[in-house]
Amino acid sequence: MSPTVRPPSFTHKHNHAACIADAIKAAEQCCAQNGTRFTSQRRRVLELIWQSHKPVTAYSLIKSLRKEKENTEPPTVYRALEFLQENNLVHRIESLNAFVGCEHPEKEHRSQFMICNQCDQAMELRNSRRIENAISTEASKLGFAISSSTVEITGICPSCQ
Amino acid sequence: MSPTVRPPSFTHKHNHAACIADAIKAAEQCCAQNGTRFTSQRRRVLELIWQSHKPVTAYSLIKSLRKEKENTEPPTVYRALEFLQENNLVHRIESLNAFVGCEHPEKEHRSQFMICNQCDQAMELRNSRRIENAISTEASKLGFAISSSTVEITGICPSCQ
DNA sequence: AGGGATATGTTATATATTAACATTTTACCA
DNA sequence: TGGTAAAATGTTAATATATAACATATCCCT
Ligand SMILES: [Zn+2]
Ligand SMILES: [Zn+2]
Ligand SMILES: [Zn+2]
Ligand SMILES: [Zn+2]
Repeated sequence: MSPTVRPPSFTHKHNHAACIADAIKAAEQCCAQNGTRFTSQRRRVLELIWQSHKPVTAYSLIKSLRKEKENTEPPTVYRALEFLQENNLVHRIESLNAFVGCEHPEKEHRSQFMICNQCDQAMELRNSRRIENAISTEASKLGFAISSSTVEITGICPSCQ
Repeated sequence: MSPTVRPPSFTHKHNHAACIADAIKAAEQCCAQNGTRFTSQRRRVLELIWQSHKPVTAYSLIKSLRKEKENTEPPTVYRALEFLQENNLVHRIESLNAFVGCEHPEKEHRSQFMICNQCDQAMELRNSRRIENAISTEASKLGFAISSSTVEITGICPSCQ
């Protein structure tokens, strides 16, 4: 069964509770399939990341967690983030030193982001073969063998214009 | 007069002294044209960045400068880097928190980098209209107004294969 | 239940960046 | 040519981001 079709994340008014619920359910499924453990800490960090579509820094996660449990130290969050990244559940936004939930975590994939300077939301492109092909073509012209890519576009999103 | 045609920077053996000399000369011209001051500190930082095609961190620059002058503090380097960035003489590699000399500083431009995991060199693509067009097309399809872009590809460069 | 692998706790440190204010140097003009 | 405002640099301190190293707890399998 394919996931519910939902408006793109830049649509400011949408049923965001459904975004969160879907993300958590998808994470459970991914981890079950990968044979990795979706512990309560990892779940909590993922939930916090999904509170919005704005990338959040590791330290803002630490602050949030400290409201629930004092003495939350950096490694707690960084380990959870490492796990979530390895399991394709979150992406790191390099230009912000921040993290955002993956909007289609079904399998490993390259990602491209559009990040709004106004509302701070990051939208992950779905199936942007156009950009991936352009990069692949350019790389093969040069004889460069790609292993990963970072594509982060900033500007103003449609809802903010 | 157009600049000398030189092998791409990933070619491991090339006359790198010429890279440095060209970069400094271009910087002088850019600053003269912009009416900005290419002071000795800024020149020294740019020279250090151009010691190789590997992006260098701010702290490695501080360490280098301290060999020449003790008490070199972070703001010294960060200010020079800020100036060099504003004048399109260096680029920041977001995924590395590091800086690399711009290979075609003639005018403001978007940049795309291929970064080798083996030799650590970063090559700036010249005139990659293909990638820029793909990004522009994708953005306009979504109604997103671009203000800047970060494209950083990692992998293995031709010389390292 | 035993024992290795995995996850978490804890302390400390490394790395990266910026704020704020003091002093010096430069460019420009009266 | 001296005066002066802007720009650049010096200096101290704080903040932000990330990892190392080792201890303890928990889980999974037999
Ligand atoms: Zn949502
Ligand atoms: Zn927006
Ligand atoms: Zn060179
Ligand atoms: Zn290489």
